[in-house]
Amino acid sequence: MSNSPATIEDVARIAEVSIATVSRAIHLPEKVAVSTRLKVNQAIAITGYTPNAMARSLRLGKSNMILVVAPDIGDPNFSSILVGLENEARAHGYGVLIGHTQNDAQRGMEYLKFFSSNQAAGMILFTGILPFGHQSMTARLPPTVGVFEPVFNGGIPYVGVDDLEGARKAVELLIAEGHRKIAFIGENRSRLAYSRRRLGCEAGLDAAGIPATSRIVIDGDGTIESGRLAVDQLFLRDTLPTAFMCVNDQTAIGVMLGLSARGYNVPRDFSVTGFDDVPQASFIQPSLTTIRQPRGLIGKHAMTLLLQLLSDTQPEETEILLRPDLVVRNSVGPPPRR
Amino acid sequence: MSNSPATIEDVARIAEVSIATVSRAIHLPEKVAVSTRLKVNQAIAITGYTPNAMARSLRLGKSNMILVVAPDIGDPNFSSILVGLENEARAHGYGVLIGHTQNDAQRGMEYLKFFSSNQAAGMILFTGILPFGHQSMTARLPPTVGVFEPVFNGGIPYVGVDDLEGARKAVELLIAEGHRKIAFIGENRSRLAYSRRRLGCEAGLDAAGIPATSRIVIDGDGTIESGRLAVDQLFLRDTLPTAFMCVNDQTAIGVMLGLSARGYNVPRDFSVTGFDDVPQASFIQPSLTTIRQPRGLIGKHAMTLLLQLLSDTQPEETEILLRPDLVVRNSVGPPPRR
DNA sequence: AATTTTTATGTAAAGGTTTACATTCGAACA
DNA sequence: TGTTCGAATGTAAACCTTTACATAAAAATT
Repeated sequence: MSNSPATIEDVARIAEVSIATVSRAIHLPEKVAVSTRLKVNQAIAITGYTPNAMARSLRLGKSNMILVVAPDIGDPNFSSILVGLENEARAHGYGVLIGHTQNDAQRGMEYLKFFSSNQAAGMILFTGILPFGHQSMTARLPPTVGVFEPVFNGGIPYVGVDDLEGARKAVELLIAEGHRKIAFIGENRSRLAYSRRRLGCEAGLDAAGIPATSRIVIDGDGTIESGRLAVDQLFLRDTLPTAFMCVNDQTAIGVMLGLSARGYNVPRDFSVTGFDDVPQASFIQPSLTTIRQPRGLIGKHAMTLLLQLLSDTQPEETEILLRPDLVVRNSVGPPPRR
Repeated sequence: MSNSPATIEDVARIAEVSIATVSRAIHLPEKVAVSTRLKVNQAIAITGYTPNAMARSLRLGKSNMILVVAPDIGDPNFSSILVGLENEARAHGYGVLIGHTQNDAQRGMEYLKFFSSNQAAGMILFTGILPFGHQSMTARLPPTVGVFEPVFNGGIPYVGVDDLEGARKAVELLIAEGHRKIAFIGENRSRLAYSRRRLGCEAGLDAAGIPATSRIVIDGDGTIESGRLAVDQLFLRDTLPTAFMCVNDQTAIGVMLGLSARGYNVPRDFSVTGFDDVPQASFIQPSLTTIRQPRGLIGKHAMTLLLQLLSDTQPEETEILLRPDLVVRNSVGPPPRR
């Protein structure tokens, strides 16, 4: 055994064939005689040969790696979507790499180079915005699928949950419990998913005939902190809601912490709903009533879509919306009698 | 602008020099005449040329990518360590890729191929065990540094927190509050970090002269569920502890949920400490007294160590232990008078 | 038996770099 | 003026694959 990794040439020498035959024995086994195939396989076993992926993609002009670009690896939604992506990619002979951008356009640009070097064949975007600053590069965008959050620049296929329907389910629960004064926490115009949730909320309120005058909307950015802040902001007003419909679970957790800090009890004094069903949602006290994202499925579908794109099959759908489910826990009750 | 990415040849043609000169203008600018350098730079700007990383590492026999291997991307400790790793790598011209193994040896093996193909130069292991099943490959292990948890196979440099000292600080706080009957939750022989924390706990109890007879140890695997289970297990015994020293924050959260489910109040009825200071620790009610991991620093030091390994500098240290800090919050109080 | 078809294998080029070595040219030296 | 030296640049090989094309051998056809 030499110290540097075995090449196809080492295999060829031991198997006493040409390197072309070795390559064929690997990639088109039916084109090579059974006896030769055997010799080659033995030689491969002896040398411990694994093809050099770089030389391969240099020659082929493409790789079998998919880059998953995430601004924040710590997002509690990320890991289980990733698992869905990975399983599907694997089943089709692709590997998955993760690029972490920390919302830094510079860093995003670096990952873009992956595609001109064929280090990656396609990209999954776990973020509502393109990770590279200038649009100028957009023309040369590699095959891309957005996931979890619709991508702002139009035209990029997207797989996620039906935000409208999910939000509607949440607000309908609150209405059914008797709430009439419902605050929507986490409005954000630069996040398409959040806008849609807002719309779903409005639709539910409209359908119940709840007048626009009794609606409250507070801005936010989806962080725990923004939920806390929203509570502070609301307590400066003259009228308080009886329920908080939050744009995501993080915000809802912030709201509950804010209420708890003020000495209120959820769900006795106020009801709270979230969106996403992150792992924390079931652990926090009280456990959070929320809308479940089918994260594994989202990953699976997104990868399927991307692989279609890669094989030049024009996919029929450009946006796949999965069904969100309401998860009833303990953060919602009837409004207090005042 | 052509549709396929510009190569060094395109640049050479426009600058009216040879490709060798272009390459030198990029990598050894002082070896090329100022006027030529200028022409080359212009040509690069015109074509938008970026070197093909695959061809480059094929030729050089090495890449400037570091692979970070993690069994579980969702680990709340992971993302901030990663940021430390990334920043340091970046400052030295290296990029970072993340490989997700899901504790699957097969998958780990796949990432191992990265090194024989020079797709990555070195590896950071965010796990106490080598990600590949058989030891047979160990001989050819790429430059590797373990992080957060010591690697089981000896000889792999490691950067983490001083578990012994951290555990000792936690147990000393409990003792200072008056606790004498302290249970250690999460003993686990296959996790080196956990074993060390256990030892630190023992050391603290020994130093305080607390007899071995009043010590309780419960096994666990560091999950929330294992914390819950430990509580159930303890309540079957005849004597209960007054304090739970948990091997990590997840376990501590599980313990608090278990106690809360039984109607007990923390810290009035029982005290609880964690280890790691994950983000959740400050949000849970009551907020968790724990030991802080300097995660950013750990990442930074680990990458420094790896880069030393890569430049053939034999690093002096093979294990860097950082100082853990006690973070006092609300989950610890004096034991109840019975 | 001579010809054609099929099957199995080999030869060599290409993909985009880097770099040892060769070449050219002007400056400095005798 | 002829020689030597150094600087700047160019030529071509190497890194490891895959694959079009060529060749050789075997099988099928006449």
